Amino acid sequence: MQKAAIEKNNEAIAAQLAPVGRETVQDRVYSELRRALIGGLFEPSQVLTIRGLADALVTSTMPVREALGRLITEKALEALPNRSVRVPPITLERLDDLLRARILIEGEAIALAAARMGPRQIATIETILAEWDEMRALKHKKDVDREVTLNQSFHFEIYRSCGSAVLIPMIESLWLQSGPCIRVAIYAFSEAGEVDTAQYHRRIVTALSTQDAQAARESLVADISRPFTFLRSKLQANAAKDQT
Amino acid sequence: MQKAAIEKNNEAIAAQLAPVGRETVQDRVYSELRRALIGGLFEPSQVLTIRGLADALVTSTMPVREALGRLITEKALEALPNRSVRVPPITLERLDDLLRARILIEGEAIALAAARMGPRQIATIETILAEWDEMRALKHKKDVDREVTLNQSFHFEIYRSCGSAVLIPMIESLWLQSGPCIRVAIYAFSEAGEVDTAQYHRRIVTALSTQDAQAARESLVADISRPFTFLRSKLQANAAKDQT
DNA sequence: TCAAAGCAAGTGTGATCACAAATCATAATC
DNA sequence: GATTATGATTTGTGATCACACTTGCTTTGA
Repeated sequence: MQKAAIEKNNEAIAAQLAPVGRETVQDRVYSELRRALIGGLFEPSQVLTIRGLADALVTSTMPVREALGRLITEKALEALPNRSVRVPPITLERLDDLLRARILIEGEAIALAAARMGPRQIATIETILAEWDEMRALKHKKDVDREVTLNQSFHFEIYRSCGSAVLIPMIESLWLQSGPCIRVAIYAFSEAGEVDTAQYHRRIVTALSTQDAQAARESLVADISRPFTFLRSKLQANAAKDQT
Repeated sequence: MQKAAIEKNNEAIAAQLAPVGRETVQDRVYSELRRALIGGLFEPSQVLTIRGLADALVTSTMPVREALGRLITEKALEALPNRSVRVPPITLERLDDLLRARILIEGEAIALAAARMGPRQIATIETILAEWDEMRALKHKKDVDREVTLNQSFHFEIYRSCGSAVLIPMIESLWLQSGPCIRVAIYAFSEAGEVDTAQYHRRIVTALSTQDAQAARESLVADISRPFTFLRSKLQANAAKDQT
């Protein structure tokens, strides 16, 4: 009876090997659409068709329709009464609504994270900050995609530290919903001669490294409010112009 | 050219007729599963199969699998690495996590609602309260299903008044996630000689009718915390018993 | 000339089939 | 007699098809 020995051997093997996992086509479609949505690759009010996306992603309609259904339930997309689906349009009310929810939930998440982030996590977000600075140093080529990605990594590295399996998916849903709006804001920033976004992130980092939950929350609120208030004023200006 | 007359006639018809709308099988399956989940008809850790549900609901597998996918993305169900799906098990961490999120978000929603509920809405929730009392009056037959439904109506009538299209779906997701737990708690209440649940609701109503947002929030927190803390202590007792 | 009817292409939804992976029960082996 | 191997059944996944509804365009009739 060498059961114990075999068991131990198996454990040794398990320690060496990473679980391979399986990724369905539907999962890939879903992640791809998510990425596009958060990155703002789709415009607000744009309608999406199952077959069109299936062609673009080179699969059949089946994985696409299931991914679309999932995105609709998280309000990342909108099902019209005609049964067609579109990315939700931007309205003033929706903008305010989203910002309020984000302040509430992401604020809570960062306050929780402030007490739980160790030097390891702090180092990680500092690395992301450094990458950001590096990118800005050679500013001749402004890479909006990379900017969005880094911003996302920075925030979610923090949120992951909050230790709440319930809050994080909600934050993801909020990002999904505000993604299309934010992209518009970022472009507007670019052409309006943007101020230094990184300074907000630096303030967050210093607050977190001193475990100052209150300061972290306030810095975060300032950070995420900026594009919303910017977009808000721009929207109001457009509305006023349309009325004339 | 009788265009104006025709137009007017069409408007008259439209005023009489209600839009019929269309409901897909998938939608019905989804609502049905939602109802079952919130009502706690499924036990925590129970695994669900597509074909099994399709048979139970007398449809094909197609609408069921899409509905399951949607429920998985809102964390109402859990996809195991084996690709089977189950209703998430109860753990202490998850319980605390859910309660914290519910206090945060539902608290905010009721605070917003406090400023926005008119006499009309107040009357509606008072009606629900009256129904509750009436049900308790003939207490020989305790109808847990009806209790759950009334509780849900009471809370969501309030949340609907908060005027946030972003917060409400999040609250629904939270109810979906805590539904299976709550049912366990309600059964436990029943057999432990429950205290009057309605008193918490009465306090909420009085706070709302005086537009006292702070009091409303506190009463709500007390209301939703009760089953969680109860279940929490019960779970800890079980864990201690299992360890011996 | 213009509006309304009719036709055609496109789209979502549900059913069915094929296939691969997982699970379970039975049999074979040490 | 316990453990491993093998086979059958079940299950999820993706593809394809049929049907109904929508949409946009063309044609027809006044």
